[in-house]
Amino acid sequence: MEKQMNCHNRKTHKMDHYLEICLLMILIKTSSYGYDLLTNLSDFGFTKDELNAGTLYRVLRRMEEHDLVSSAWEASSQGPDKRIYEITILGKKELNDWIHILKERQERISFLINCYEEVKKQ
Amino acid sequence: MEKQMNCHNRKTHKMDHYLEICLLMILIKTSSYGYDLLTNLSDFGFTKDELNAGTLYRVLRRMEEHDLVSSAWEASSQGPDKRIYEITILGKKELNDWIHILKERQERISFLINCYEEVKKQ
DNA sequence: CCTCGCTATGTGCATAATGCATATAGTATA
DNA sequence: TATACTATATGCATTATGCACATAGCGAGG
Repeated sequence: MEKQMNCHNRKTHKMDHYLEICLLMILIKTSSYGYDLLTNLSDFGFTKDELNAGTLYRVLRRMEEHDLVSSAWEASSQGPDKRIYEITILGKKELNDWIHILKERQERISFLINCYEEVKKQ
Repeated sequence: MEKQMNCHNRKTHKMDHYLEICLLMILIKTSSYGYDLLTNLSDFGFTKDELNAGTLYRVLRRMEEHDLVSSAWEASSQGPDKRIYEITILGKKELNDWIHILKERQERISFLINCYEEVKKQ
């Protein structure tokens, strides 16, 4: 019973660095901050329960460590200050590299799906 | 320098449970064993350095724990015995579920790539 | 004034998937 | 008897991610 539940939960949309890639994609268009990015991510298929604020903030910090983004505090008249993230040159290069990986992922997935359709025919 | 190297290495094709899905796909066609599956996986885009035998065997055992496959030893006249894996009913159901996830992954990837092309235009 | 809710960022701990190195062992062949 | 190939497996570390919780500013309403 419990095993079944776990089995079901294990089927996620998880793809290596997917969140990071989405963030780079948003940030290449415009600079933004964590709390705002949380809402923008729904465009990329993130449901509310799929997205965790803690994870998001940690991913952003990791990206900054790797010099993919840079951040600066922005004072706010109403509410707490915001850490604004801006994509770097390296970040743009990184996104470009990821796009190539994504295209290969896409081919692999297509191959799998076609394979499955073939099997189903018989 | 070292950081750069890590950065580059992090860009993998890794997708959650991709190996498991490929194995289910092979095994739904025909039963097989670890060492043989190692070679068959090249069809699914696994390069030699991308595929690790230890990982493969461990994934197979995990799949058996979850009742997605069942195994039986087959004596060999030449070379060591083989553990033959066969897909189960639950395994077939699992593969079917994964296919749905893959289709959603595909849509998400397409969305990202289109997004990127749009940005590039400007 | 004080609490509640929203905005905003962050940490601690655990788990799950995977990689790398290594161990073990049977068989064939040179 | 040494080497190469077949075949399966474990130990340890790393990495990504999830869940729960902590912190703190600010505004509205009682």
